[in-house]
Amino acid sequence: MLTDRQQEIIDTSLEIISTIGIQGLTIKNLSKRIGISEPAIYRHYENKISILLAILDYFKSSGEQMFRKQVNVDDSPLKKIESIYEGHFLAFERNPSLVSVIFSEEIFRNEPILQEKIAEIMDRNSNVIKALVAEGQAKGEIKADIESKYLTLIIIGSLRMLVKKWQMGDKAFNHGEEVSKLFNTIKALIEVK
Amino acid sequence: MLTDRQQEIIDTSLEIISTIGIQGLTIKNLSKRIGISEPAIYRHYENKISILLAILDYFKSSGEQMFRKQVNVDDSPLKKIESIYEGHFLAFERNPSLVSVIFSEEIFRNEPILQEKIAEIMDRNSNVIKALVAEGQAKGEIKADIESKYLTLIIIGSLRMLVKKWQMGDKAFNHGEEVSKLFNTIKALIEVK
DNA sequence: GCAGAGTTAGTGAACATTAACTAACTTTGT
DNA sequence: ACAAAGTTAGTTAATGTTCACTAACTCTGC
Repeated sequence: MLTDRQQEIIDTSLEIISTIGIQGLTIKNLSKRIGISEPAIYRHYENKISILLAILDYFKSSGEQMFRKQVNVDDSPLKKIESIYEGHFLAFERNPSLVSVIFSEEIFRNEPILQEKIAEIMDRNSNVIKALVAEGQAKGEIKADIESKYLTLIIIGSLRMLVKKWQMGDKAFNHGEEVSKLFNTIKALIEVK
Repeated sequence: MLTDRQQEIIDTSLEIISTIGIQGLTIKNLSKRIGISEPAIYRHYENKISILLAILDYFKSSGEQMFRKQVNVDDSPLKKIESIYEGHFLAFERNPSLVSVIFSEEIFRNEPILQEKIAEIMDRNSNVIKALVAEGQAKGEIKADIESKYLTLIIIGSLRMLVKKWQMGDKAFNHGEEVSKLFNTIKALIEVK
């Protein structure tokens, strides 16, 4: 578990990331915003990588929680995918820093530990969707003449693209509407009518 | 036009980016690899941002060239989209640094000029695809009951996702096959049969 | 009285960039 | 034709800033 201060460090880090980007996440900025000195940070985390790792862990567990919540109800697979779509987007809306983290993979390139953790998170997300797609196909709800692998790619890729557009400051962007329209498009394409 | 040395700086930059990531693109690394001193770089580019801008320009014009080549032939819109798909992927294969550049947007966040250029490139790509989708719909080749905007999002998003997976070192990745399979999946979904 | 959480003051490394200068060309005025 | 003036492309040395991180000390609550 995290101490109060550790949690504060993570929260503040996410705040910084969402406002000025992951580049702005320096120990100096972090300590300034919290209101303590730079070395004080090191009383709570060994080094900066530990902080980034904790951020990714937070990211991972909040995603897991959402999956658990949505996947257990006994909706149809397609409905579950829709819930995950909306759930993810809601999470991004509540915590825009998550978006920055998602697209910051390049920055973690020189740190194998971080890169591995990101790959792990992406893999797990991908597998959950893939399993749902396969289930939907088995139940005759989703077109079965198409490899689940590529359908999964399309589903995740388009969500990422939408988030990217949002992040890039596309004005006239009604979040809820865009998400549901995109999902409806996908649904219309892959559903067995 | 670029002088020989300027071109060499861009080429070497791309080389660095593709091997150790955009983080490794420092004036020191650059000059070392070229075999001149650090200050000598500044005889050819005013500052680092100018270099990055030149890289994006290279990126932009090479994309434009590809579009021109593919869009002028009198194939069907769907076939044109396929060519663009394959053309892009081929370009990435030949020059892996382009992939790194694509996903390095977060790094340019603090530089509005660079960010703007990236938005510009993405916008143009998006508009080309969107026009082709609309044309395909008008000709009754692509399902018309779906907004071209979202189809475009799906097409671009899934290509990006495939590239991302490739970049992340997904082993057992047969490039040509993966691209054509993904495109065939998309085609099967959106085509009017 | 001591451990946990803070402080001040500092370190070394990396970074982009500048200063001052030089050698080797090219241009230009007479 | 040729010397003065200017340009190009490089050098070494240094600057100023930012960064993550550390040593050594102090405060405070149990």
